[in-house]
Amino acid sequence: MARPASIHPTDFELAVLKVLWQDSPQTVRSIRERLAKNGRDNAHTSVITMLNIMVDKEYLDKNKEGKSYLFWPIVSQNDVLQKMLGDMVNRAFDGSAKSLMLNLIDAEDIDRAELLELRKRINQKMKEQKE
Amino acid sequence: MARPASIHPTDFELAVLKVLWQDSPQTVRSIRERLAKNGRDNAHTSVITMLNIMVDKEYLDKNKEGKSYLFWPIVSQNDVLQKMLGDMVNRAFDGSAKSLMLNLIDAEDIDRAELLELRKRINQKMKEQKE
DNA sequence: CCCGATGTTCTAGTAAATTAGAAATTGTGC
DNA sequence: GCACAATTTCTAATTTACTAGAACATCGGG
Repeated sequence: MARPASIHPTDFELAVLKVLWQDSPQTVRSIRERLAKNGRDNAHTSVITMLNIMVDKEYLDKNKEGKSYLFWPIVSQNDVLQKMLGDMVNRAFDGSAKSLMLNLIDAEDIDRAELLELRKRINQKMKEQKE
Repeated sequence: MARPASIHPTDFELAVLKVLWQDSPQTVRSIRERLAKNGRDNAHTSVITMLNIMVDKEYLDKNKEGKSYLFWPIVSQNDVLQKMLGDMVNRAFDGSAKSLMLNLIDAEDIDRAELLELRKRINQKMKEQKE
């Protein structure tokens, strides 16, 4: 019993993944620096610990290069975000992607160009459904 | 240091809130029954513990009625979902509600009627922006 | 008035998530 | 080959989230 492990990357893990999706493989040192730039200023050893946990969870893989390790993601950004979103739709919006989006359209700042892009994609999807 | 408290309702807390948003106030007994129907079959005392934690966190309030307590939410469904979404947009999609939605349109099943509704709301929002 | 059913409070334990120091390891320049 | 600088491993502590039993309180009926 007790709290079950999260089925998604945690906050910290997502922050690491974002760094590595942008550029990989990277050393601990370099990952740490980038995390610091994003406001996560951890000790070197803390970062190593987290990275190794992420290797265990099969979010990352690593390989020794000289005396240090290089890390890279083995999950795609798209897969992870899609799963996080799908889970959110189910948990918070009872499975309705539509109601999540309506909520978002109302609440968030979205400029004209972006709205046009969204509309375009919706039209496209409607076309696909006809076939 | 160590893990910070979640800024949003946890999974369990959201499940409780959903029960109470649907109908409130409710007794522990009745909340417990509804949670069980949703696949969360906890001991009566576990439910009480969680409810009291949620009162501490100011998600709920309670009042004694006879020998038992009645609980009800003091946060609105809209506020909570909006905040959860906003946080997701920031954490996972670098602040772009658009890219979250594009992702969703591609990945999730959305039927024709829903797509029409979304398009309508987008048009409406574009109109508002002009003014 | 006391017994039983129902309800709450108190206490406590576990696993996940996060943090990081001390100790051990290892490559490199001299 | 040895100092030393960089790096990793090992260990452990802390907080949140979750779970629930044992003990205590309380209301209604006989």
